[in-house]
Amino acid sequence: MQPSLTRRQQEIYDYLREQLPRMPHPPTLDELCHALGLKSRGSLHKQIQALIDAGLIEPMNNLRRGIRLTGTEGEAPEASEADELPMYGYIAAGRPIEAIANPDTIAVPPPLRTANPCYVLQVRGDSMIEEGILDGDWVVIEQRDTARNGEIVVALVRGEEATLKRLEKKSDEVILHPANREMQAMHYRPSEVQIQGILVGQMRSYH
Amino acid sequence: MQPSLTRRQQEIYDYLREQLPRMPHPPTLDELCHALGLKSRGSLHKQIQALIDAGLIEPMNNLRRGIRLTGTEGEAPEASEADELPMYGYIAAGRPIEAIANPDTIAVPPPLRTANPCYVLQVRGDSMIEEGILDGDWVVIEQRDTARNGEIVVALVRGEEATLKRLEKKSDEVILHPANREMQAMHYRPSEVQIQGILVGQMRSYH
DNA sequence: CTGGAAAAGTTCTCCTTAGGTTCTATAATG
DNA sequence: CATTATAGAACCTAAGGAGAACTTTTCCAG
Repeated sequence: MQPSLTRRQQEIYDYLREQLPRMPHPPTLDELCHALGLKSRGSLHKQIQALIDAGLIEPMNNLRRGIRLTGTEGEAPEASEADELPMYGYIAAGRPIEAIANPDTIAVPPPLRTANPCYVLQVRGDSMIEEGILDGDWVVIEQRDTARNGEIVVALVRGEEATLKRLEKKSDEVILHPANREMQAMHYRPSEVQIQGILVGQMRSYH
Repeated sequence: MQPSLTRRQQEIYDYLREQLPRMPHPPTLDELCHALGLKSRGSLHKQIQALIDAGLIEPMNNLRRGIRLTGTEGEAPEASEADELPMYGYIAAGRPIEAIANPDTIAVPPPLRTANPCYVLQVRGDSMIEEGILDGDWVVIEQRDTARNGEIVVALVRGEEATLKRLEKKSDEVILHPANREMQAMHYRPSEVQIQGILVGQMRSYH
C-alpha cells in the first residue's frame, strides 16, 4: 500500500488517533508541537502533510484547528447490551427499605455486577460517606444470604430495618460498621441479623 | 456532514444549549454579547448566523428574542448501543493522563452520562476522596472546554498535566481544588489551564 | 387607530491576530 | 549523498471582533 510511515510520522499519527477523540477541538499546530516536543511549527506541518498524502488525515485547507483523521475506522459499537436490573428503592441507615411502587429498572454495566442475580438500591443518608458512598448514589447488590467479614452488606435487622454497612461477624455477635466518624457501630446477636446481599457496584450521577 | 464548528461557534452553541432551557425567554443579542464577553452585537450575529447555517439554531427572521435551538434531539432512541463510551485511560493528580494503548469501551448507563459526547477515565490517586471519588473509580466526562465555578473538571495544565479537580475561576487566576485535606489547592494563570471536560458520572466496582 | 420613539435584529466595512503554509538552512543517520 | 528530521523566518488568510448604519418590530402616547 502506502510507502509506510516514517518513525516520526507513525508517532504523530498514533498520538492523534489517541488524543484527538477526546479533545473538544483539534489542536493547533503550535499546541501539537508542544505536546510532541517540537519547536518548529513548520517542521510539524511537513509531517502532517505526509500523513495527509498517505490518506490518514483529512486535508485541512488553511482551516484553523483543522486536523481530522480520515473516517477510515472499522466501527463496531454493538454494545454488549448493558443489562437492566430492577431498582427496588432506597436504602438508608436505620430505616427499612422504602419500596418503590413500580419497581423501575436501570441499566448496569457488566463490570459493576456479577453473574449472580443482582438488584439496585438508591442510598439515603451519609452513613457510608467515608467509603465513598454518598447520599443519592445507586448501589448494585448481589443477592446473597451469607457474607464474609469486611464485605459491605445489605443487612436486615430484626426483620425490619435494612441498612448498608460493613460486616464484622464475631463468634457471639454481629457488628455493623458505618463509615462515618459521627456514627457508631451497631452490635447485634447473630439471630437478629439477616444478610440480604453484598455490595458489588456503585454509580453516581452529577447532574 | 457539517463543516464542523469553529471554536467560538461551539462555545456559543454550548452556552445556548445549556442556558436556554432555564431562561424565561431567549436573550437578546445584546444580552448574549454581555454574557459571552463580546462588545459588538454585529459580531455575535455573524456567529449566530453560522450556527443557523449549520442547522443548529432556528432561523430567527427579525424576531425579538428569537433564538431557538432546532429540535434535533430526537436522535438515537435505541439506547442499547449508545451506552458504550470510550475508555481513554487513567487520570491522576499531578501526572499526565496515561493513555491506554487501544482505547477500550465500557458500557455506561444513560443516567450517568449526558446527551453530549462523553468518555470515561479511571481515577488514580486520592485527590478527590472527600467527594466520594476513590482510587480505581471510573469517571464519566462530558467533553467540554468551558466550565462553571464549582464544577469538577478535567483540566489540562500547561498542556502537560491532566487532573481531576473542582474548578474555581477568578478574574485573574484559576484555582483547582482537590477534595483531600492533605492536598493543597493549585493556583494558575487562566492561560495555563485548559478545560477538557466536566464530571457527569462515576462508577465503582467492588470485586 | 395612529405616528413615532425605542429596542432589537441585520448588514456592512474595516481591522487585528492567531495560526496554517511555504521556504531555506542545518544536522543527523545510515 | 539520500533520506529523515529540526529550526526558523517569511508569508498569507480565516476567525473573530469592533462599530456604524440600516431595517424591522414593539410599544406607547395622543
